[in-house]
Amino acid sequence: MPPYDPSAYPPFAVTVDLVVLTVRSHALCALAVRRGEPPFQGRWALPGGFVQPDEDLEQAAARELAEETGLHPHGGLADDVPPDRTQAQAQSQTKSPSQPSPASVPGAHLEQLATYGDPKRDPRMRVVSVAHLVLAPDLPAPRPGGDASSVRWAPVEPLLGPDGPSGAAAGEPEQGPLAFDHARILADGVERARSKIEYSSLATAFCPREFTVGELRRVYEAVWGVALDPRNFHRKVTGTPGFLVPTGGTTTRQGGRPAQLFRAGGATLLNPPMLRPEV
Amino acid sequence: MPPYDPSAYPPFAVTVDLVVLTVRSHALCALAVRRGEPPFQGRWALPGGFVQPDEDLEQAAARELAEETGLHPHGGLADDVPPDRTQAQAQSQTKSPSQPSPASVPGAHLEQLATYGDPKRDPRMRVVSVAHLVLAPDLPAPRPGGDASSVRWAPVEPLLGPDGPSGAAAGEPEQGPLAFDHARILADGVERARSKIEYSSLATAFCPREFTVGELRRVYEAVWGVALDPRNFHRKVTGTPGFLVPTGGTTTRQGGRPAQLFRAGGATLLNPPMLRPEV
DNA sequence: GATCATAGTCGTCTGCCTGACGATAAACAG
DNA sequence: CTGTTTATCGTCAGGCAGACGACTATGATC
Repeated sequence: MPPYDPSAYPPFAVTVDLVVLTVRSHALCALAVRRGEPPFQGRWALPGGFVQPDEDLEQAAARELAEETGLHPHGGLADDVPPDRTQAQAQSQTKSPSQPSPASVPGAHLEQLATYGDPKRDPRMRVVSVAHLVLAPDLPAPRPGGDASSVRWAPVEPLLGPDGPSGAAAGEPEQGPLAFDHARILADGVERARSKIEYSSLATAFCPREFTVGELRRVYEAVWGVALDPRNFHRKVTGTPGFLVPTGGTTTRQGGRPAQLFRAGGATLLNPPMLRPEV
Repeated sequence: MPPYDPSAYPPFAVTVDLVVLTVRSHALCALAVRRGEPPFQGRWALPGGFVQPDEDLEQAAARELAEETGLHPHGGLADDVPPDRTQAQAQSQTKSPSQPSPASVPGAHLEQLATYGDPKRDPRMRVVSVAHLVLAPDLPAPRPGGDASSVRWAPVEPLLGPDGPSGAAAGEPEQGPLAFDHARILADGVERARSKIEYSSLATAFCPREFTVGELRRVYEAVWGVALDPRNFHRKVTGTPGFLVPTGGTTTRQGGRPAQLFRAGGATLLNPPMLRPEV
């Protein structure tokens, strides 16, 4: 480490950007805000903002999340599994609590994603952005808080396409791709989520506190974009110790035969992981 | 994103820290430098330094790596697998090239690990450090380059223990645990490496260009700290398409019967992953 | 109320993969 | 030549996943 003069280090701005994912009506959706000012005025972007001088990166992410969605982080820290395993394979039920520890928003999951620091990623100045990933259950409509002129849940598929968000209702102005390098960040976040639900129990973060096996299956189907066999899925999730705990109740909100209700169990890692079907 | 006054953002210093891992004499070792000045003067630390105003984060990491070890990054970009999968499970042979793309040092692997930004992590000023992970073959002794007063390969086990590095030769002054939050960063890097060799072919980054199945097995054994069955290991790695390509040559450098030499194949993800034995 | 459609849940069967471990092969040291 | 070391091939049993049949319990429809 170079000997350094505290007054001579190159100054950077540090921000947090959020990839907030949820599953609504069978589709994986991300929270997007419309930029009210240049650069990229009028374009959709990921929510985010500056890290304050006295706050940790994760605190900053939680604060921005609260500002955008009204979700308030509170307690309930959970051990994380080491980042970077697009697809890894669970070993034990609980691994060492390493990695920048994730915080817990009521029913949501927050973890650091990656950091983006291309010198030209923001035309105004040198900005290094620490992206965070949030997995949340289907929330009521986001309230445009803070400074975003509008906020929406956008299906990720069109957002990831090279042509920008095309999910706008007819007549709504189309804004082109996401601002800055946010398409890249979103893609990384989505890929992280897709791989992480394979070997962890994180898919439950997309579900309400009590949910059925079928609802959990629909989460997997939406995130992976595939159809899963209900019978094999049922066998798998109910047979993995610690994944689900029955609450005793049943529900019929999905129609058909009443289904058992479950809550997320204590296990964070799924030993034989869920297998994502080929292609 | 808050409307922001470019002259009023909170200023940060941004650094890169490196977790450089290798396998030497059956042990997983990390590169450590001794700090020549306060704070933590005389203590061991991870190599690192400031990101320059015009360079990307990965460039900065590669530059620091070159300064510390003489390894010069050059070409050969490889697709990465999404970070954050302490243990995930490989699906396809090649996934979408997402994530901050890793660069390739001759025979070494570089990827972003995580970012550490606790306001108090550096007593002097607000420093956000983007840690990177490097996996390298057993290198010749590191040459103390740059400004470190000394550099060494330290076995990670003692470094991770709560008592600091105790691998010092008898009589050598003991320096206590790693400086700053580097023990945490190292632990995260080691865990990342341990999990990543499960589902990717990255273990070959610890091997010379040509290696035997036995040498590769010893890498797994050193990184995981377990003994593996040579017969099952051989069946597994030779049976995974794209993992290893025979060069035709053989060697007897390990003693015993001559072993076939292999080079790393094109596959980056191992579909049925290598299984880390229980505990 | 009978019938249909929709979901949920339990089982069976087969193939693949892994862990355990026997056996053989090819070098080197004495 | 014998013992030691490492590599490599084979066998066998158990576990798990994919494919799919069958049955159950609701609400909707006629």
